[in-house]
Formats: sequence, structure tokens, C-alpha cells
Amino acid sequence: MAIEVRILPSEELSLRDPQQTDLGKRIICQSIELLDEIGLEAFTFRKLAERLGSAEASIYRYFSSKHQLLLYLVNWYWDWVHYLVNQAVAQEHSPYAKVRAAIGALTKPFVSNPAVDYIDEHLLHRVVINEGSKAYHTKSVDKENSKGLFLGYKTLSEDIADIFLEINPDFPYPRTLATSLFEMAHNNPYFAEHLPRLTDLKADDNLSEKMEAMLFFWVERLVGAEKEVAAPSENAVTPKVSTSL
Amino acid sequence: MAIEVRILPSEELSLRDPQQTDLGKRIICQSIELLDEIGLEAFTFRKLAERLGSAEASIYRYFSSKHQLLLYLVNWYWDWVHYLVNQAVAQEHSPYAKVRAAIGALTKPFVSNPAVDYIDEHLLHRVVINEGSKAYHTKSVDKENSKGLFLGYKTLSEDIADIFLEINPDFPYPRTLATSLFEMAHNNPYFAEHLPRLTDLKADDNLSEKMEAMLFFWVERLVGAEKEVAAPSENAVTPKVSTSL
DNA sequence: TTTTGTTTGATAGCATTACTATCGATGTTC
DNA sequence: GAACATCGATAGTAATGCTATCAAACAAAA
Repeated sequence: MAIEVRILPSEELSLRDPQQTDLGKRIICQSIELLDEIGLEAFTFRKLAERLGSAEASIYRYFSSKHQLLLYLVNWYWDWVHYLVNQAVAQEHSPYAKVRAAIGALTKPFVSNPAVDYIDEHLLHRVVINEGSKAYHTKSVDKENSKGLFLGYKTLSEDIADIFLEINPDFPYPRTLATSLFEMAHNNPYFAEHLPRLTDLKADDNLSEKMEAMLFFWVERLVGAEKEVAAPSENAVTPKVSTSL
Repeated sequence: MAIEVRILPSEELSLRDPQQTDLGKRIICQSIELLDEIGLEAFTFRKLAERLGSAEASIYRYFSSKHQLLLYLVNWYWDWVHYLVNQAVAQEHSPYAKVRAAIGALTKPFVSNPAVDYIDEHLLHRVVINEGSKAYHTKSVDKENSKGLFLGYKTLSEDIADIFLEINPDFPYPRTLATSLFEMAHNNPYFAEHLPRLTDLKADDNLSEKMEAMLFFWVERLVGAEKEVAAPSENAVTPKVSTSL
């Protein structure tokens, strides 16, 4: 059974679906690498075309601007994380186990998707950490939001928020907590690497585990169900996935 | 008594001190307005010069790039918030009252500074909310960090983190909590206005008060001193300041 | 097998951006 | 009034962010 995970919440994310053609897939693949190497500011379609052995104009046939390309990539990421979260949560029953599972997916969203070989999830994760917030910190947010280009982020947050409400229906800040955890999961690795005095975590090998513990600490204290404070479900935090994306 | 608040942690923030000349002050003042109007991406020194009735080259004598200008403004903001926090905290004695005071400054950093007439703190606050994170999400972070260009953010966070440790010396995540509160104080108003499904707060008149309550809720639950949970200190949350900056 | 249409690569071009350099005019200082 | 710094003005250059055109390559349709 191949679950169809929506990658395009809106046709506005590209001029033509890059997943349908060879060039399109290479654009996605190489743009992630190039973004990771030189950053969004220095990234240009000219450089990408050169790297692809293709022409600038060819890329413009898929994406009208580098901002649209960024939105595409970030949406892909949000959908991927959402999928991982759903997958992990579905295997759990107690609310706290669900939270653990969701946090596991948030802190380790770089498991690779065997159904999509042209995207390096590890690289994409790093790119989103570095450039992700630029996708919505723009003068065009409202216009793009009305076209549904941020649905990926919103539905992901709301699904996570719902788990908090499952634990404690009176918790007053489920959405803020969900987005905060998401942002923390990106900011802390970044800070640990570049501005270490802004975080308590070290850029170790086991950063993910430390962060997982920290985010769970956050939820435990904030959502604060009085019973069942430490649900000892250790399994299935980051399940290996094998469905097609 | 005029307290000297450091605005330039490093000479690297400008080519020449804009506070010393009339043109310099007008550059600061108008750049904030222009950034607020059209955003960092569309902002150019040419447009700014036109608005100033000046020449592009004249601006380049103060700032080598718009990125340097952004760093200057963001540092000004960090120092200003830091000053407000110190000011507010100094008047309190109990740790929780200090937290309340600090959060008050974080959520309402737009009180105006009578000693600096060419900066509109309200506008600057909005600009930092919209563009602030772009100051350190760059490929040049490490280089700039080694020059001390982010000291403002780091010392602010650490001072706030120290208050948490005062409450609970064993709290394991003081810095992460400090930066999280700071980022939440920026993200939530932004989300409330542009992506409302990402937050629980409404873009009301009393957003600041709601946010203040929320951030205090965060600290209360997370830092979690068992005694003295609700310190009823209501005064001096955002003091009017009159020292020279 | 021709025809038609689609995709691509190649080239050109254009307005804007991000600067740098030069050069007088206008102060200001001593 | 000589020396100096500041500023506005103009010019120029390399890179950016696109748009347009055209022909080769290929696939689908007739």
C-alpha cells in the first residue's frame, strides 16, 4: 500500500511539477546542495544552471524565482516531517508516548526517504535550519499565505498541538508550544554550532538525543498532566519508513 | 546621572559612527522607516539615498553594505532591550519579580528613549520582528561572531538566564529558555498578524499583556521553583526611562 | 513516416543591484 | 586663508534577476 503524501498543497509552489521530469529532479537535488554550500543570499539560478550543465532559462521554467524554489523546498520539508510525525504517533496510544514519538520525529527529521532518491534529507534539514525562516519573513507573506503556501507548517503545528490537548484539554497554549518546539528544534542546533552561548546544548554527536530530552522536558512541565508524568515508552521514536512519498 | 549604554560593541558595526553626524542619524532614522515599509529584500542604499535627498556613495561611507546596517540596527535593539531589562530587574528583589520585570521588557521593548530622538523604537521593534533573524542566518555568522557582532544578543540572553538560575540553580536549560522567550516574543506577534494558525494569541490591542502572561507561564512551569509560585509584584514592569543612551 | 508539440540548451538582452572611484563644492578649524 | 573632512554628484563595473527568441532533440499523434 503506497500512501500518497501531498507534496504540492498548491500549484503555486512551482510553474511546473519538478518531480515529473529528469531536469526537475536534478534542479531540486542540486539546489539543496548549492544552498547548503553557499547560502540563500549567494545562491543564484545562474550558478545552479552552471552546476547542472543546463541553462538559467531552463530553471526559470520550473520556478519563477529563488524565493519560490525555497518555498517549494521548505514545504517539502514540512510535509516530510508531518508524515514522519503521523507515522510515529500512529503507533502509540498513551498521549505522552505520542508526544515522545512526535518529538523524536521533530528532532530527527533527517531519516532518508527511500521512495525519493533525489532528495538528501540530511542536507535539506540543514538548509531548512539555516534558511527556513526566510521563507515566511517576507513582505509577501500575506499574499502567499492566502494561496495556501504555508499550509504545510500550519497543519503540522496543529496536529502536534492536538496531542497536547489530548494530554490536557485545558492547556491554553497548544499552538504556540507546537511552533516553539519546532523552532527550538532548529535554533538550538544552529546556535550550538555557530553561537554556542545562546544555548545549553553542545554540538556533540548526541545533540539530537539531548534535544529530544529537552523538548520532552518542555512539554512535560508546560502541558503538565499531573498523572503519568514519565511514560516509559522507549520504542518507535523514529521509525524507518518505507511508503512512497 | 547619565548612564553610558554601549551601542557599539565593535567598531565593525559601521565604517564611521553614524551617531556623530547629522547625515549619520538621518541614515539610521530613515533606514528603519524604509525597512519597515518595503522589507530587507527590496531595501537598497539607492532608495534610501533618494529618500534622504542624498547620494548612495554617502551612505556607503557609513555602512559597507545593507547587511552591516542591519547588524548595526539589530545590535542597537539588543542593547536597548538589555538596558530596559537591567533597568526593570534592578528595581526588584525576589527572583520571580525579576523574571516578571524582564519579561515585561522583552514583550514591550518599544517604550521610547527620550535621549535618542532619531530612533523610533516602535518601528525598530517591528523591523527586528520581521528581519532580525536574518542578521545571524548567514554564511558569514562565524566570521562576524568572532568579531563580537553578536555580543549584544549573547549577553542579554545570559543575563536573563542568570535570573532563572537564581530561582532554581539546578535548572538545566537557562540559556535555551532565555533565547526561546526572546524568539517567542518576536514570533508570536508576527504569527498573530500573518500566520494566525501558528499561535494561540490574537493580534489584539492587549497582545503584549497576553504574551507577558504566556511567557511568565512558561518560566513558572519550566524553571519550577516549588515555593513562591505567584509573586504578586505588579509595579515597575516597564519603567519609563530617562537616562541617555 | 511525417507532423505536431514539448522540452531543453544556447544566446542575447535589459533593468536593477551592489558596489568603487573620482571630483569638485561646502563647510570647519586652526 | 590654508588644511582638512564631509558631502553630493557623476560615472562606471561586475553581478543579479529576470524575459525573449530560436533551434536542436525528442516524443506523441496522425
